[in-house]
Amino acid sequence: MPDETAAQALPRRDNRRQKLLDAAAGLFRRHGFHATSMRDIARHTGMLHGSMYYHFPSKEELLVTVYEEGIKRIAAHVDGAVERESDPWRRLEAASVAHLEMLLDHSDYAQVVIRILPGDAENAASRLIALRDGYEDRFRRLIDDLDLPPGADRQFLRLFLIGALNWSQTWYRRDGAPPRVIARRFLDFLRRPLQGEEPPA
Amino acid sequence: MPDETAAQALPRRDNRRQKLLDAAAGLFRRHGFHATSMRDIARHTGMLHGSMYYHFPSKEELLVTVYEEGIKRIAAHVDGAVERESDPWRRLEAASVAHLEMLLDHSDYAQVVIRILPGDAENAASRLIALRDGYEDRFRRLIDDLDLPPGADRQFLRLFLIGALNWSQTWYRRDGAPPRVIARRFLDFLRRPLQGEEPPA
DNA sequence: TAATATACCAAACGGTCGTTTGCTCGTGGA
DNA sequence: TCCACGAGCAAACGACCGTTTGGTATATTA
Repeated sequence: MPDETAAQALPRRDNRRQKLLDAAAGLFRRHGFHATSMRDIARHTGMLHGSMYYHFPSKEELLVTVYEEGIKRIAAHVDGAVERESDPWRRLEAASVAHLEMLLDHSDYAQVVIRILPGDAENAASRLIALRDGYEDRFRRLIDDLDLPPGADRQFLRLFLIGALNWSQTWYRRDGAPPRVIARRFLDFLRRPLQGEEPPA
Repeated sequence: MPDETAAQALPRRDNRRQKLLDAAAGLFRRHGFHATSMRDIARHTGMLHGSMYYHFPSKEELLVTVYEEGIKRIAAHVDGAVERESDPWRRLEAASVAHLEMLLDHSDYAQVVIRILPGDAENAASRLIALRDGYEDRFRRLIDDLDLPPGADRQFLRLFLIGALNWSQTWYRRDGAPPRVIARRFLDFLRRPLQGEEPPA
């Protein structure tokens, strides 16, 4: 592990920490945490497995780092998309589209956040939960800004929408509807009444 | 393994096959497939781990049996609930409530169906997927019976609803809203418009 | 009651797991 | 130019993994 007490301790340019993280993210998302061994990750990195312990003290800490990076990347993409809109519903839609894009297409790191249950890493579970909660606060705020009928349950609306979005990872196919379309369809269900009269013009 | 070729081969009354399945269901749902070892399951059954191979030829086949039982139990509960209603929306609501009850409260077997990804058991994945698809056909039919505005996408409606319901396993707490309430709230979002005018009286 | 299959025990199999340790080499800063 | 340290190699650790095998007591059936 890099020594933080020494006067200077700059990382070298040729180190494979990033490659290692990329390999871990890819394998964790494809096979899950327990079905991925440190040896698998090392092989995909081009390292011997013992060497990874120079960069991370344990498999769980490696997961935490991947998870943090995943959260960072989703958040950045979502925040960027939201900023470009001003209407509350369009902001929520932009967030949903961006969320789905990361989750389904763009990033192994992001997919790890959804695929791996915090409980899989016993000693880091609370940290993973806190990371996810922190991220999801964005949706809470976006939904707070919505102009809803009195009595509408905003908490359940958030759980409903995020749940449907996240679960799409289990049925999404690259040759089907793209993330953008999925997210918009989902939001349309919320905006427009399905029961009763005519659809709005 | 029981010999199927012999003239008669009835199971004995004192065998622990059912106890074994119960233990497996409980551990699979709590820790996942790969984090649960055959030795864990044996210990919770009161058996030596080698003995389980009399009942099941492999860990994956054990999972398949638990999974099948889970599907059976959810389906039975849902079908029973749907039968008691005639209005299409109320039938869908009854199905959603029953689905959630099994998934969140009633049955380890049912929870395994949602918690375990088919890909976790490589050699049985296609069978697990087929089981899940067969079950979800119920929702497709229930949604087909709905009287919806023209152009409403029924496939996405199903994915939206089932996704939100299934994902609730990740945030559900026993001291929060019960499954019945959750399912009804979710359906209300679909029936009532959130954008625009007043809520219906 | 004798025969037979059931349901399990006891022990071992080869392999893989996450992790640790001692060592080495090349690089970048002084 | 020297040297400290970043970065990784090579090998081993004990523990645990899923599975197999040979044997056996017990319940059921004939």
